[in-house]
Amino acid sequence: MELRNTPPRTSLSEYVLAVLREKIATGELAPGQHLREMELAAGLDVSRGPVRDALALLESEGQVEIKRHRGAFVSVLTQVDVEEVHTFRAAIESLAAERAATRMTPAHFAELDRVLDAMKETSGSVAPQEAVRLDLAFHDVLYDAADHQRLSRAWISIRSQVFFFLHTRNVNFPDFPTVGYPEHHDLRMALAKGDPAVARAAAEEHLSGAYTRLRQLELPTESDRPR
Amino acid sequence: MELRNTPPRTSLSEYVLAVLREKIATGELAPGQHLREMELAAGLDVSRGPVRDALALLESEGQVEIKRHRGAFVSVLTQVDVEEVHTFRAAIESLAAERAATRMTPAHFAELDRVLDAMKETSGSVAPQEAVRLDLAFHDVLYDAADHQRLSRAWISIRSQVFFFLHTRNVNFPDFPTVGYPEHHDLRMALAKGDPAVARAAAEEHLSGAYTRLRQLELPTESDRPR
DNA sequence: ATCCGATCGATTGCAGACAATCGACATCGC
DNA sequence: GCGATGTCGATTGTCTGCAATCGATCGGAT
Repeated sequence: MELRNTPPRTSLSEYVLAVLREKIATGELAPGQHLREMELAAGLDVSRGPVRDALALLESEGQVEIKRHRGAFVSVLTQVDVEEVHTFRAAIESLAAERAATRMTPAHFAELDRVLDAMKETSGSVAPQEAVRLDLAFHDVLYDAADHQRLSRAWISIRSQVFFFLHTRNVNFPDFPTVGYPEHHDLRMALAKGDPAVARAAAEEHLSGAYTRLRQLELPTESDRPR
Repeated sequence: MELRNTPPRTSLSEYVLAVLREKIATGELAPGQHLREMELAAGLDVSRGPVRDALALLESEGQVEIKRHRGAFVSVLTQVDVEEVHTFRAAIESLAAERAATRMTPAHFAELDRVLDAMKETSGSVAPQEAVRLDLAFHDVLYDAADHQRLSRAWISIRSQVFFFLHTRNVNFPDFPTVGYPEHHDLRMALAKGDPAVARAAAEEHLSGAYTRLRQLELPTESDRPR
């Protein structure tokens, strides 16, 4: 029962949402775990209201499953989910790349290059978390440049799951830092051409590579899903 | 303060959500209108809680905009939104068609044909609402056959807006009933071929036609958006 | 007359209490 | 022994009250 050091410039719901997203993405809240509203509320020193709001949003993103009168459970992600997330992401990110190709501003390119430099420097030795953060930061810029609210929303809705998959993979196969830079660099150069078709193709290529690596993961099968 | 005739077999939140979706889609709640929690709660004879839940979800779908301490406002859809919804829908529905091509069951085809028959029969004279309902019902089957949770969620998140656009257009240009049947019939035949590439192409063709018709709509411009 | 600031009302954000519902366990009947 | 059934505890669904915050309005100064 201590004061939060961050005076809520933002609503408590968003605060709770951010914390839960983080804890689920890093696995601190394990898949299948039962999330009790009162426990969470007590732990974060808020009431159940904001916690409920956050959980409801997480459910709409598929991060948790809410069963009536039973509570929220962290979604158990299976090989099927890897495939779903990948195909879905390919669909929306192709479009994002297409649009970004003709909408990228100098500021966007500067930000991309900043991220790329960081990838290059940390190549070889970097905490998995940080590598994933850079990866996602790159794609965040892409969606921002696409200037498409619904696309951005869709990206946000799978972003944490992409984080989870990449993170899990990097922990098990720490080769990402070496392949991360060149692949993203290629995509950046394609975007610079300003041709939607070229950008789309590059995005599809990039995601295809990422998916190939992700398939190495050993995840629960569909039958392990809690009923 | 009278009893609801529907005993809540489902949670009140979902009940409120369904009602609000309907009222927004049909325009009973006008774009830009200020939605006060207490008013809605009183009107639906529930407390503010479920109303809050429903509004939060609608915001995540872009149906309403929530401003801190000011309340929820029905989103003002502009020409930009027509374009966003169209491009987004094209992205996800192409994927849905691709997947459905190899996953359609006899039951799915039967359902499609049922909808198509209804379209054929009502051709020429039918209430705009009903025409749109059939249109969406057709695509609902498509997403169901695609068997992809995240795709379905994405579809649901823009479904009401598609409804709104189609409905508005049909009221102004009542030619849909005549073009609706053949276009959907084409798509159905393409799906029957069982080839993902063919199905994707047909879906893109279909959506392209729909977008062309939608562009005739006169909608508010971006500058009319409430600040 | 216009611009700026303080006050006020309206509305939401959050908290806590009560009631409905679900699953688990024990008990009963076969 | 096994299955069905009733009861109970735990947890969420819903409701109401209070306080924080925002925008509007009014008043004053320039």
